[in-house]
Amino acid sequence: MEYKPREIEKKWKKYWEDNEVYKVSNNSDRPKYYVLDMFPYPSGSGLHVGHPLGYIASDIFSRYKRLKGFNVLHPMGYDAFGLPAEQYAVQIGVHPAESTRKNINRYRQQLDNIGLSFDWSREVQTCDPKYYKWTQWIFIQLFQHYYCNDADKARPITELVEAFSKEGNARINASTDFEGSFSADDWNNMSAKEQDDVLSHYRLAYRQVQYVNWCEALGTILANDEIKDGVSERGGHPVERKPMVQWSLRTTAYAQRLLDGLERVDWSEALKTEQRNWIGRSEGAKAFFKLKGHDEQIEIFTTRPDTIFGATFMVLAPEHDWVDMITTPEQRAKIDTYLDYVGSRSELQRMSEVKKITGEFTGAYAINPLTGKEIPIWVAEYVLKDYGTGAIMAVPSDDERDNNFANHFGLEIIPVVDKSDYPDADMKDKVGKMINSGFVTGMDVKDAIDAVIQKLEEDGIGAKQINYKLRDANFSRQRYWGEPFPIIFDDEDVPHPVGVSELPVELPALDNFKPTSEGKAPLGRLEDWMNSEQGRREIDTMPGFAGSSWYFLRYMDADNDDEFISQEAVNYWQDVDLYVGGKEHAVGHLLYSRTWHKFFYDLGLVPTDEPFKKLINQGMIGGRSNFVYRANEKFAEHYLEEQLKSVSHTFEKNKIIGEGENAFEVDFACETHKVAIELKALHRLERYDDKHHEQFEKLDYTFVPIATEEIFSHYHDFSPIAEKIKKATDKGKAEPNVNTKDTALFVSQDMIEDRSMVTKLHVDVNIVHHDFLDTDAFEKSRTDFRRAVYVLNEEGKYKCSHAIEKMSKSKFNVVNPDDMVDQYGADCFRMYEMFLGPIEQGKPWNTEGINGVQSFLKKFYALFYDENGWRVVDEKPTAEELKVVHACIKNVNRDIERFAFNTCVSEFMKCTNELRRLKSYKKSLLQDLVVLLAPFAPHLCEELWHELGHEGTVNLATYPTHNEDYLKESAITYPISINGKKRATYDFPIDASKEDIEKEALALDIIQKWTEGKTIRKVIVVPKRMVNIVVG
RNA sequence: GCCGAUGUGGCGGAACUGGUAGACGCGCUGGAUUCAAAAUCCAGUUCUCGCAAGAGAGUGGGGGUUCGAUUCCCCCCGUCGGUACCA
Repeated sequence: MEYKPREIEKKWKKYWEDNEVYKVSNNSDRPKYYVLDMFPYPSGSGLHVGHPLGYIASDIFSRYKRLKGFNVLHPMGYDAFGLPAEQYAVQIGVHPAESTRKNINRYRQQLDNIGLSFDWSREVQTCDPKYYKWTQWIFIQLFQHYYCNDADKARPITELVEAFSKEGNARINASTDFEGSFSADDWNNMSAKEQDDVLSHYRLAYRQVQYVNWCEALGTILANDEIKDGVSERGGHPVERKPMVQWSLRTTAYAQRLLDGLERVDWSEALKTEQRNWIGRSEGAKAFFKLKGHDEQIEIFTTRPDTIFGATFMVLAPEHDWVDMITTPEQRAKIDTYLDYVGSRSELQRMSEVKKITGEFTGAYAINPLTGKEIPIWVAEYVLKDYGTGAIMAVPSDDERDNNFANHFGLEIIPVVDKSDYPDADMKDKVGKMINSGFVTGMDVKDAIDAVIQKLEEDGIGAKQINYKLRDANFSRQRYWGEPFPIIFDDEDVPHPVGVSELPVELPALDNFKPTSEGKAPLGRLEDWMNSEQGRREIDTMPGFAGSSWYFLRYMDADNDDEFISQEAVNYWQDVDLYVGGKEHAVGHLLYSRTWHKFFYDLGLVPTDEPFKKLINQGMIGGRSNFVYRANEKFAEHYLEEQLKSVSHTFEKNKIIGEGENAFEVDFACETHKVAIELKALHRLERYDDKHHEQFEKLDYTFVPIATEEIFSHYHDFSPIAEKIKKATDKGKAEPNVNTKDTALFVSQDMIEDRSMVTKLHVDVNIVHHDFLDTDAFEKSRTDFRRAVYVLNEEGKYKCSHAIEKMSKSKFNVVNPDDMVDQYGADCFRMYEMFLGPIEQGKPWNTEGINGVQSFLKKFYALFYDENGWRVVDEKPTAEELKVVHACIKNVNRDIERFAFNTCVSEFMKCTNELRRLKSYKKSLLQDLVVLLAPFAPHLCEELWHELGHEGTVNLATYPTHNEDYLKESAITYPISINGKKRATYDFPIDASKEDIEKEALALDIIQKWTEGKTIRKVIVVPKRMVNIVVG
């Protein structure tokens, strides 16, 4: 009987759905296991074969774990708010809610098609009010907490308020950017507005004026991880720095814990390093520099306090608050010019011109606290407002940028570190002996760092400090399609959270998604909504990462309307055991989720402080693009030139005819016969009218217009064109043949003589087989290819070239999983995706290979059925059969555990081939194999499981375990090497002694031949492994 | 520049703890079946030389450790990804 995947798969998909086979309970005696796929954003283009790689892997693992006796949570949902839907709405006019719904339906269809074992009853969509009610609730929690450094966790803001009212802020050790101090009296005398301003410097969700990445084209600000190479990641639009009042999350409070947590998770080292770099911890010191003629001091951060004696100038970021204050009247104009220049520079310019040295002197001086010397204060772009304090002490002797700057502007350089003992060290290496450095002169750099910090602390002008590159996350978007903030401002602009009972604050209906005329967010168009009874609503919305930072928790208890998740649910499921997804979320999503999770942990809402125990990044699947080569005008010209030679006329190329003012150049002309040929694309020749003919007539020439299309059309037989020229010579007139419109000539890749005569074009990979073009399909694919003419190779085929590129529509290399499932079945598609290679590696997709997996499935099926029907027999298996099957069980088990799904597929193939060879169709063996294969090919195995006489789903069968006894060999084939080079193999009994093996090996004829006349220096026998004979 | 991956036949890839390099599959070659094709089945397929037996080379390149290295160490090169005035 024939294997018919389409029938089988349809049948069992329905069975699974009808019987709610994948529904998971929160109450189970089984141990829990949580397998999660990264939240997909349902884009309009649907899934291509690269997307399901991770889903299939996680599905196999989920099914495997289920068979191993775990209660497995394997949910799916959608990150449904976001920019693309809104962009689409602005461009096409479809409401984001509608396009999102449509895209989600398509995704669901595609996912279902693959036979994934999701518990869809737990589906979440971030744009669903039932879901974002809790996103808003979480935001309120963030708003109502601050980070206490003493407790090293988030604490309620009410505690802080109480402390302020009792003793001011003197003893508060919190994560804050608040400067200055106040007493209890000060606090109690503040107005509500003033108190709120202070508190906003402590809240974990707060508002402040920030320099943000403003993207004019998208009409919104972007987070750092939404920008690539200075332009927006989506759309590639320019981004500029702009000050705006924004909601922010104080993620920096968690920097150290985010770093520490990485030690406890099972992620790839590469990914952890990427996060570490993003967090960017650096140890150093802060120090205060007095200003000449001012009372204030400027705070700087340095990782090299040891070099302070070499600090010969100071540099402030252009945006530094004090630039204006310290600039002297004489320098005012120059500074203003410089600031204008900086403001005019886009992010892209700033990034691409890093090497450009710019800056300006403020006229002010600071006092180096250890040398007492006055040092000039400069403003320069290379100092960033957001890092450290936005001010540096510049040490041109030991910092490359400071050095370049000093050289450029002629500033003083004092060497302070003698590195002569470290010839390989460069400037930034912290090694050497201090020179010219007061009390630290002679010390090692490392000691000097400590000594200087100690001195700064003693003098009360500095302290040890740790700095992070990580910045507080921007949480406002000037967009419509996102979660509204549950915030209302009172008359004094003090924000108040909406009462929990009033959640969710639903996103109101809107049909115009452009910013308002004042450049405010789209919700600002809804005056009624914005100006509520309680006050003015926040009209910005939350960013994409709001909803996606906690979705994995919601799956545990997706329908709960009373809590964001119940304690029972979260205490049962705990955290994600296996998280599978793309590497693009390395610093964005994964960092935000971890931060939120730690916050929940602080509040006692979740039992773990890291959400994702093990993480696997699936590699990108590249598209295999195919190319055809279309002959261009140069090709036609060359061809015509060659052909004209064979015609009797004596044509000259690029010939000038006529004289003086009337002279002009034609492509080909024959003086004897007075024929002039113009070779042009048809549409250009069609513009020629009678005037052209007349022009030639005046010179007594016959004008023959020939279209490149004509040339291509008659490529294989030039005679019609020769005829045409001849005729024109007689009759004095010729027209281009309009019937050749849309004729193009395509040259087989292996027939190309000159690359410049052809244009390389992407061709749809679905009409190319083994790199040979299906010319019929090709001609139907585009109207301008309908009259294609080919230069075929010797075998009469059109060969395409190929390349591996990113899969995208524009490259015609997109392969749709639906088509694969349609042609080969979901089981085959699943297994082929896995068979391609290691899950974490990038690899190219090549549909040609899939028939290997298809024929495996046919062969496997044929173990159960022959042409007469069911062939399985209930007989006792032989030792050999048992060995084959149990080796397979052992290896598949081992390989799944190490996420090597590709080799699992190989094992199945090997086993099936062996059983075929043995003509073994025995029930007990096949039954084990069916369960073993079920995670990979669930439809087929469900079918066979029932055919084997079982009730209920194969998903709940018991996973087979191998018996080591069956795998024992009686003899082992040893490789026998001479000097490490294999020369023979020989079977020795399993229990042969070292001595026997050595003796017998040396006695072998082949070995005798190799050792003849040589001294045997050593014989190495590794039992059960190999023999190596060293001769000399 | 810095950080991280990675490099094995024509192609995707395999090789568990240093022990028969190229499993499994694609493709290709030859054969069987067929009127023919598809499908299927059998055999072969790292490269070089050789009719063959066989010999030599071989896991990006160069060195090293070892009886033995795709695997461990050092240096270099290519490809891919991340990041970039981070004080």
